[in-house]
Amino acid sequence: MIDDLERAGASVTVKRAGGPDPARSRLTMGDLAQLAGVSAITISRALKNSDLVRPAVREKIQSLAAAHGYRLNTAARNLRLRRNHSITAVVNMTPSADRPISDPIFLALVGGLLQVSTDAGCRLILTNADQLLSSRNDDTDGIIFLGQGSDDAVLREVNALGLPFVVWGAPREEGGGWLTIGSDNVRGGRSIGEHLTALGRKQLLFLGDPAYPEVADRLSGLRSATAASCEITVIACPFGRGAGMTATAQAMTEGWRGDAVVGASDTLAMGAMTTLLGAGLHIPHHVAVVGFDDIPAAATAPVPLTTVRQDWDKAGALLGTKLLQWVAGERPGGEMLPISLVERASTIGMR
Amino acid sequence: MIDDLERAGASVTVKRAGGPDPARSRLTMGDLAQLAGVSAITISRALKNSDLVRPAVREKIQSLAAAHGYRLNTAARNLRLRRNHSITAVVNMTPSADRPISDPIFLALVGGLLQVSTDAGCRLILTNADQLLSSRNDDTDGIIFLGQGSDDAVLREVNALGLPFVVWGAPREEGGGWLTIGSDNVRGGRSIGEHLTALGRKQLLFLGDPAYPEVADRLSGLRSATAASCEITVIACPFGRGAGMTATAQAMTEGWRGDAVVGASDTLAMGAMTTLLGAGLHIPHHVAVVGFDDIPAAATAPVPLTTVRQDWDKAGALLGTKLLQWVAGERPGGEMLPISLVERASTIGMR
DNA sequence: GACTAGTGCGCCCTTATCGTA
DNA sequence: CTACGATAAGGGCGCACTAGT
Repeated sequence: MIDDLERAGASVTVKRAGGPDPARSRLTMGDLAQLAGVSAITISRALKNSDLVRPAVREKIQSLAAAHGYRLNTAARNLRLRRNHSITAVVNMTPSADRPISDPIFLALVGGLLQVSTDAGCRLILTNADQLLSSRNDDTDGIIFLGQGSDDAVLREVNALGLPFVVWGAPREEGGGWLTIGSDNVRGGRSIGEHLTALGRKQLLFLGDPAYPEVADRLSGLRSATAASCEITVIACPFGRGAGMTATAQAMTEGWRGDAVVGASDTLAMGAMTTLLGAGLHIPHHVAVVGFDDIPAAATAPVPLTTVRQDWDKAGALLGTKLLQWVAGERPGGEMLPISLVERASTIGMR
Repeated sequence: MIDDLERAGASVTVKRAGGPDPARSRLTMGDLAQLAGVSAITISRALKNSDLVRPAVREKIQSLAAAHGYRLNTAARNLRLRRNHSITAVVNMTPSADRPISDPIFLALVGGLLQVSTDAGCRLILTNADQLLSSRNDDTDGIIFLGQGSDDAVLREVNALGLPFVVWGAPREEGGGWLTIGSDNVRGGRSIGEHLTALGRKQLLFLGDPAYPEVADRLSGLRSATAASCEITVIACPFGRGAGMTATAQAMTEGWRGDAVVGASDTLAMGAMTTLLGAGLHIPHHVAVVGFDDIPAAATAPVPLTTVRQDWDKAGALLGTKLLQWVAGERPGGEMLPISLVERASTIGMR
């Protein structure tokens, strides 16, 4: 009875009372249901490939939907399911040299992320920490932090949002509440140390700011593999090619005359290379140079750069997978990604 | 009366009939309304700073919302307003050398985009063309295409979605239906030509694939400024440092012995530089080198690179602004961004 | 009675419109 | 007229249920 009244009301109301501009309205499941001669829920199930709909009906509905260019209204689904079907990647976007994640790496990470998030039917939202924290909206299911830098306070604030939260970087002491995934920086530093030791290098210059946990790990790995045999001079400096140039020049001015430079990143190492070559030194005859990351430019540097490769694409995919598991209710553990040393002319070149 | 019945029904129904897991539910406007002793709509208005709510009430509600950590349910608002409050940036994410937009540029563009979209209360979604086209969802208000490459078919497909659509690149013949915004590539090429002509260079090598409209424009600008005075050899090659190295080597093998190389991008020019230096040539004494884009690495190349600067941050902001205007119902026109030549040692170095 | 394919209803949360004190 | 409230969408989907074998 109520049903009848409502139907009558609906058909009488030629001009809808409230609501936004109906001119922009698209095809809905209801429309599609009428066209197909079934109910809306059947459309829903058919488009989801549910077993509850016969294959024949399912196909008919799917082709009908395709023919009419039907697109699912995400807002309605999200509202009903209490999920946003989107995850957020937080990035420090300002183009500064002082950035722990360099550009090609960032793109590869995002590429991997995009792959898994799309496969899971999720959108990938890009933002930075300020925007994320100042938004008063509840529109994401989980957060991924790329390039944590050395700032714990921001991580804690983001964590306070109460969403699944995965950070790319070096794991801190436990208890943060979030999940950390990163490369095995200690092992990376160690393999550099072993390589240089095998080459008989004794006087190392390390470029990078140990305030970043990743950098500290790389340095400690390097130290552990070279303990007795090498002397290591550390110059704390930000990331970037310019910083590598400056730091190397500074070291030389201050009297450093070693036989190897290790950059905490490829950009740092390539900056060092520029300064060394400019000073008339031969690489690797006088000074060997090693980087970290294996960005594309490393292979085509003036002297191809020996460096530590990390599988960024896989890393991005792993970040996404873990976050999505967490969103789905599991509680996955952290993980370290393996690394591998790529030997090039900057350490093993012909003399 | 109906009201009373429903209230009674609600209070009796301890366990709700349908719906998803209620444990995960957050605070809603209704809850907040009860706490504040007003109706939900008043909460809505107060949080929007509407004049329809007294300032005193407004402030009380806002602080209440803040105290309880209330976050607006975006899905519900989007459903009601028939807007997604999100725009999509489409990017070719695969790390290939054959990419018309290099990484730092991409990040700067995205940074500018992020700025304006957030200011407008919009989320920025990142995706690639495949994902965008295969999605059967209707969850974005507009699309921005970064790095169109030479593939018109994809643009037409995206355009067929019927959403506001802005493309970064060189404008094509009219009638596409979408909006194109790009740098003034012709003028950029021309200023390179004028610069090299003033320096007395006569035999130019141009690296880049004219199949890309941007590249074709740069080349035609270069030609127009050097018409009588120069001979230009064109080597069609993809983007990237490696391609620049190979192409230059190829040109020299084939007998090219000119006095200037112009790369369609900085990466191409820097690759050329590597090959030239490796062949024992002096830059710019024997050969001047010019790039395009002014990526950060250009300033710190072995020989700092003369190049054409484009304001990427501003470009991203402009892309976003135009798209948002279109989303809001206006129909803004296309635009060209100004460029400027940055003269460095690769053309005006001491001899 | 057990099973399958499909239906009716209500709810998710916010906001435009109109009504009311 | 000012400040607030009641109502009704907005589109999709989970649950309980029914028609059919």
